[in-house]
Amino acid sequence: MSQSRQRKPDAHQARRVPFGIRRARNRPSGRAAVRRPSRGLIPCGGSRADIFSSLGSVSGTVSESGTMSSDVRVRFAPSPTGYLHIGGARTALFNYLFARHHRGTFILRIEDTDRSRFDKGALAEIYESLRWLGLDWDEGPQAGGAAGPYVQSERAALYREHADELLRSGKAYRCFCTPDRLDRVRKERERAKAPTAYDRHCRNLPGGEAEKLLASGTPHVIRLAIPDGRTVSFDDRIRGHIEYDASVLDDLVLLKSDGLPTYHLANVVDDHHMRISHVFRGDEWIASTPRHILLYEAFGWPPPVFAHLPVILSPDGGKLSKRKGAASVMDYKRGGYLPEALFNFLALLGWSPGDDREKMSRPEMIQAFSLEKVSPKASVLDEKKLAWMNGLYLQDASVDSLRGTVVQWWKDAGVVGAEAGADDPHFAKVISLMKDRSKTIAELTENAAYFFADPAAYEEKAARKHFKERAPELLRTLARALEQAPSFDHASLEEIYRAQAEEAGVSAGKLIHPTRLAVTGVSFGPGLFELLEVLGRETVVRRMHRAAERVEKGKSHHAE
RNA sequence: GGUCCCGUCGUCUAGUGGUUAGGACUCAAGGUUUUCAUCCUUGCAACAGGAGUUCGAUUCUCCUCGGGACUACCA
Repeated sequence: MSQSRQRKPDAHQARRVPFGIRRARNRPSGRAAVRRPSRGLIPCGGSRADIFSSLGSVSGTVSESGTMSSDVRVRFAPSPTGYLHIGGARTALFNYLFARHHRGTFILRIEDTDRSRFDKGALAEIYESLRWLGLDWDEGPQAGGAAGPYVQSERAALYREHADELLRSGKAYRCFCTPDRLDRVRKERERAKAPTAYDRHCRNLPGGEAEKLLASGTPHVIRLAIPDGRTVSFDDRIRGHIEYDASVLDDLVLLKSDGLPTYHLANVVDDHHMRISHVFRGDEWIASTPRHILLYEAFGWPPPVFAHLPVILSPDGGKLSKRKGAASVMDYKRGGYLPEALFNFLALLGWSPGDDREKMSRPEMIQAFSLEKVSPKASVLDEKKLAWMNGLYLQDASVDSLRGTVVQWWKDAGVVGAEAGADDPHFAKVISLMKDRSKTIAELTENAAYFFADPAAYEEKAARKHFKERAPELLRTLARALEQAPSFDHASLEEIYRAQAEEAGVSAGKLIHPTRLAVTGVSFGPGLFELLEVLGRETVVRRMHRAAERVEKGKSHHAE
């Protein structure tokens, strides 16, 4: 019995291993463990990497107090074809956490080799999203760095050189097949229910034919010649050993006929030259990884460590899409979530610190982050839980840190004028009153409307309960008392109400509820006396008289 | 069709051969509060199925089922 109680701390201790060592997942690999010194994971060599040699090789293990930087270099490599998807953001986040944990380098690289799908707005949104989440990159566009440029369209010559190199060594070949023929072959294979891989038609063109076609300017691509009779395997850091039979791999296109590289070539070349040590990317890349490994082999480069992250699903189990609600980082910003909360929530989607902690500061997450605790399983984004966590952050946030954002929301909602200043002390009071009882800034904005405009209607159910026929008289009596109150702070107001209640021989609630409804139109909200104080005497008295009139005119049961 | 990945409460997860399978969100009930929210207490709720290995499987192996990815001169 005591045995099992003691297991937990022990297990926890055992998890604190240097980053370069991990146990294997329980995949059908027959391998007991994947243990490699960190240094072996770092791609090195290759002429272009020489400029980095001054960095030398330092230990990848970071001591708790150490400030030593490591050889860990990771990158987030989005394609600027659309908004930054929340799943992509999570991938970026894990890269970031890993880099910071190991005091390594977090790189941003833009993969814009598909000219037809390039979208300038998308690129701007990616930067904005990353910055908003606080995922600052050490190298990349807008940040610079020795391995630049970090935009692939600016590196076209480099890819061509490397494609040529492979051509010369016979590891790649020119393919003159027309899209038409490719299509035809594929369809035939589909019909025959055979693998749809490219049939390698151009791999062994009869002598001289390739040269002839080339000389005549026939459009062509460059394909990697996948070797026969091989198995290709790699040890995915979160999935364990994965093995492919090379015969199922097709001769992938390296260089397109427009002279630009495909993802595969650009990715491998850049990861090598940028000395990327660990590649964390979405799991849709798993099937391409063996081809990438073969490409590294063809170049004679050691591959980086791979870890494929699971996807984030919508509550219905499908892909998260705009159609179903929020899918991009900016959607969540527009939804009124705090970046710190989203960061925390996203970190916990697919990763856990191994204990029960949920709300964690960024340094805590960085400290605790480890690949071993990353789950291979796709996860569903539960907005209810996100809202809960956001509420926690809203409570803990200072009014000062919130006021800029919140006041902007109010302006956008039209509840305050565009000329309003965020430093208005009145705004600060409203925020401090409302932030603890709101889950999002959107909700805070909605619930704070009565601070800026008299209620247009009274909550029906509450009106039936609190606006009985004696209400007008009651409200006017209270209004008079408030008019004469020597001071309009919440403590004095409470005294007045308690005294009035005692005088009338009723519970304070009998006065409080009608007052709240009269001044806000709703039956819930902050403590009444703090509320009245912030609203101010004039507003309160006016609204109470107004409510009294409305009750008399029988308009009180207008639904809101 | 082929190849690969994944499978613990509704959801996020802990768990690495022996646990009353733990926590969190949601939901429900109660308590605190002038209301709401917070907070506190309690409750509902899971190892996809089947074989095998083992004294013993949530945990290891295999199969089935279910979900997903890839199978572009897109990433």
